[in-house]
Amino acid sequence: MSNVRTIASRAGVSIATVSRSLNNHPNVDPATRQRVFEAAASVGYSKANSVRHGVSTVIALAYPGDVVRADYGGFESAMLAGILRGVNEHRFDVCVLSLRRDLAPGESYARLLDRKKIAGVILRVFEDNREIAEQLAGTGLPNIVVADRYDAADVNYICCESRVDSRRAVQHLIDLGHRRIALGVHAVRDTDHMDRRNGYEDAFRENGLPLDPTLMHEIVASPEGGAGLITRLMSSSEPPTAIYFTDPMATIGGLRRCLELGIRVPQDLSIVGFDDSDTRRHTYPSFTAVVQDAEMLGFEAARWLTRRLANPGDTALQSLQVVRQTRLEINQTTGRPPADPCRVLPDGTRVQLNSVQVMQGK
Amino acid sequence: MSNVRTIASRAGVSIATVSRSLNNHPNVDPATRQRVFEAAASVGYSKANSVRHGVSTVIALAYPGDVVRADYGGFESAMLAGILRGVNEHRFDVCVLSLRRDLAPGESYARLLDRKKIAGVILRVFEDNREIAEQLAGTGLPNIVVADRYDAADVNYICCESRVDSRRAVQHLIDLGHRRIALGVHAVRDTDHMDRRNGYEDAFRENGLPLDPTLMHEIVASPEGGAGLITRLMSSSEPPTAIYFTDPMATIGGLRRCLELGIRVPQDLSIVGFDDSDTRRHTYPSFTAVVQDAEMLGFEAARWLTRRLANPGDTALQSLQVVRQTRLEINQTTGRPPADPCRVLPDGTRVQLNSVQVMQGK
DNA sequence: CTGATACATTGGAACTGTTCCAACTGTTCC
DNA sequence: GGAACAGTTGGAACAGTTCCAATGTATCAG
Repeated sequence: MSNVRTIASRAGVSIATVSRSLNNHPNVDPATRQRVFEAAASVGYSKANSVRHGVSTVIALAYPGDVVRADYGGFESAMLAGILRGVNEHRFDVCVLSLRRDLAPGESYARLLDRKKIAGVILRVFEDNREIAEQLAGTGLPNIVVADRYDAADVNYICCESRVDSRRAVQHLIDLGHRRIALGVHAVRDTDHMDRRNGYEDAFRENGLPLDPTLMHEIVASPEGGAGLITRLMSSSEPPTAIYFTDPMATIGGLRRCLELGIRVPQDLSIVGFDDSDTRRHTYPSFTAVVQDAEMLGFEAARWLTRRLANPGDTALQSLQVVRQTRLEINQTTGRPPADPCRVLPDGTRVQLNSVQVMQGK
Repeated sequence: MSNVRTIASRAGVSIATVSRSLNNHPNVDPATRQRVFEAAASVGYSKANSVRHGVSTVIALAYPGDVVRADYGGFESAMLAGILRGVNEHRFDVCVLSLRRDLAPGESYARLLDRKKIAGVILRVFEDNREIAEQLAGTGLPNIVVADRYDAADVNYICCESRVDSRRAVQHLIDLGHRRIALGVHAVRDTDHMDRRNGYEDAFRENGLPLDPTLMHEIVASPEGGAGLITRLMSSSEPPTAIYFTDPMATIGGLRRCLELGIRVPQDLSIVGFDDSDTRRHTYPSFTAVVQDAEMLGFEAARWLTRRLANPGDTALQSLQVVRQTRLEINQTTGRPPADPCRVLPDGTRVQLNSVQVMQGK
């Protein structure tokens, strides 16, 4: 089998140098380290699986760069809760890692994770880090991407498809009579972003309605982003009668701004939001939402990964590519468009659109 | 030094048996395992610090039983974000553990953590698990409790004191003219619970006001708990004019129920809530709150623990007992008591208290 | 009661990865 | 030119895990 002695003879160095190289110690010549890395890769060496040294029962939740900042929307914490539940079956532990922080020069991600004795990894990647998943896919380290999807056949993933329900959400608004329907889409270029934008456009296309670029806005996925868009759109000369926010926090901020400005929801403006957990039930009114179950995504990813690690021979567990569906939940923020649409200025002043009548807001 | 050979000769068994015992393998006689545990304890054995086998750079965030369920209030996820930031200085990793899940019969918590090669631990304990912290304090395993405090001198902790600000919050209500001030306190018997209850009682005592048991309620720390208390109190024959919720989620639920029932906040009812992160700014209106910075608690705990591990000789880092203060933030949910107090029935019907006049809610 | 069988428990030995320490190399400085 | 030094490397010692064979114990059929 492959061990440090094998690698040493292949690379033409001592076992001490192999150990130092693999553990990222100082005082190893970079060229030597490179030779060791190559020798280790050529024999498929894995420390975490080293039989004689305690097989690792730790999986990682790995973020490319800085680990989760404040997680207002609750996606990360709901997913983590799911992961922690999913590892119980085979009693694995979960380690939260930042890949970029500890990557040594010339080191591959697989080697970094092996150095930390991680048996498998749940990857949380973003638009500019998709190559991490593709790089790991080629190695022997079991891994799965959560909440993103890939065309490559060798990348494992579990995600939610939100295009269909985004289309349904907008169709729901069209059915209620809305025509001026705005989009507030989060400005992260991932599959989620594209799904929701595409779903919005699908609904317009299917109903023969023209897309209006002045109604489609990229915003920061935060309460401030949602609030800002409400203020901007509702004070414009031709405000929308409905809006679809593709992010929970933007939805909360938008709804809150409506209450501040005296915009009645849904009498003056209908809102469809997005939810990763239970946020929609904590606002007043409860918001109609496209709902994604982040806890389930984490749970299924962790259960598959740990089952695969516990049953290395089971071919049925070799790969996983799962696309779950979101669901559309109709709550209290969607209704018929107003008979007498109005603008609402940033100070709360209502401007009737079909007359010169002006009255003080709320 | 202490190693498996030392333990083996002390316990009168082979090194193989020592290894099996310490790693919780099956097929070891319980009595033998017990002898090994005792021998290991008597020589102060630690695998995580075993020099010849790679010093561990993993700390654990340990929960006594099931790890965090859904973390709506955001305390756990804010704290975790702080921990992940706090370990960066010395490049430690964080593993999330459930202590009870993996504890073998007869095994101590220190041994369990050592078996998992955990160098230090941040403990999240609850009312019925305080003995875990006390047990760990006596061992060589560096540890710190977050968000709870102890009289014992050998327990490290970092927490927030909320009694003073709870008193201030109620004083703020009294200053505004309120006298019938209700308390909705979460039903977990920890120091937080006692702090907030005591602060409430302090304010009453200092102002010579009698405590009214019918206004003091233990509730579940959830939106439903808060909503239920609003419904119950506001429909009673003598409703309060203000209420202090000691938990973020109860506050959100209570505020939401007020909007549902047409209870105007703060015109009909003043609300002081509690916040662990930024929740108070996401509701409408923003709620006045006693604020605790969970992210900071996690950050400081992790930074101290990893500094201590990185500098074993530094006596200044040997122990830490820190009590931070919450702060009182006045926002939009507190005002003068209503001139014409009213009851609001569960269906939203308003009942004027000083007359027989009845009108439909909202 | 006896022998066969299965099972649990244990120790010796082999094995794996890490680190200490000494040696070697090339460079700098006097 | 030689001493001092830093960087790099290998041999050997070491620590912890597991394989495998041996031993002890319980069960059960005859």
